[in-house]
Amino acid sequence: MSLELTPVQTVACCSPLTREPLSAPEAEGIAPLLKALADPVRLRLMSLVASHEGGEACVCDLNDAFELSQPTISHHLKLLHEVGLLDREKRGVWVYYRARTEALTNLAALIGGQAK
Amino acid sequence: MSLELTPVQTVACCSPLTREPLSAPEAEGIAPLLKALADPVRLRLMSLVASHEGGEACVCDLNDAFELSQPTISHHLKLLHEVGLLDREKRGVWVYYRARTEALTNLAALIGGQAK
DNA sequence: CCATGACATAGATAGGTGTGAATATTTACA
DNA sequence: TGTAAATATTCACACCTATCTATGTCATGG
Repeated sequence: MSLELTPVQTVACCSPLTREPLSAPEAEGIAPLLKALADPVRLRLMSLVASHEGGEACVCDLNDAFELSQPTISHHLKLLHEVGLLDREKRGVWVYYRARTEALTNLAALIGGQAK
Repeated sequence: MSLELTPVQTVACCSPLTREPLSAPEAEGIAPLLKALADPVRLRLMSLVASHEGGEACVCDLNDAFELSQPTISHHLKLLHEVGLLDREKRGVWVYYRARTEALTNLAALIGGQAK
């Protein structure tokens, strides 16, 4: 087991941006999360998965929503999975991605949160 | 007056990510905002400015917080200003940046918001 | 009017990123 | 076993970006 934290694990432990200056290590832990979201395709992917019924969607559904090659979608999904924004589950031939809503909630609290 | 909206103007008009799928134009409007935040230096700059007394800070203060050249900091500040996250005001020789907290609030609502 | 200090801009460069084509892997099923 | 379908991986490439150095602009004080 590694001591490395995924960005999603890092984000939960900081007071909001506007409360006190973010330390350099904190900032470097959080930036990858924002980077993962900071792409139109990945934003839509997150939104598609999160708003999909059951909170999950299979790759086949997602591919159809874009005019991009299947490997490109797969690449973006992998990125979102690696930072901890999407969970992955293989069921038969299909792979289902599920949004980690508590990760989004934590991130939102960090960006716009008022309280400690 | 242009019809182009800054990312900050775009973000205020969408329901949360998890509520319904983001449209492609919406996603392309919002991504630049996240991109602007998705850098450790800019995250710390935003945090420094937002948490500074009076909600503003002059560039001289900010430069000292990093081991980066002054032009590099200036570059990052410009980026944050262009997307609408920072306001800029010149007073004498000094330039003061001020965080647009309502922009952060809107962005947070979009990412982690539960309600419409 | 000139020198100095605060900040911005321009140009250059190394490294990162989004994309597609080709290919591999894995599962289901005949 | 072998074929087809769903998804991932590899490789290559054009474009973007974070940074620095050098230089420019602008306001202040002598």
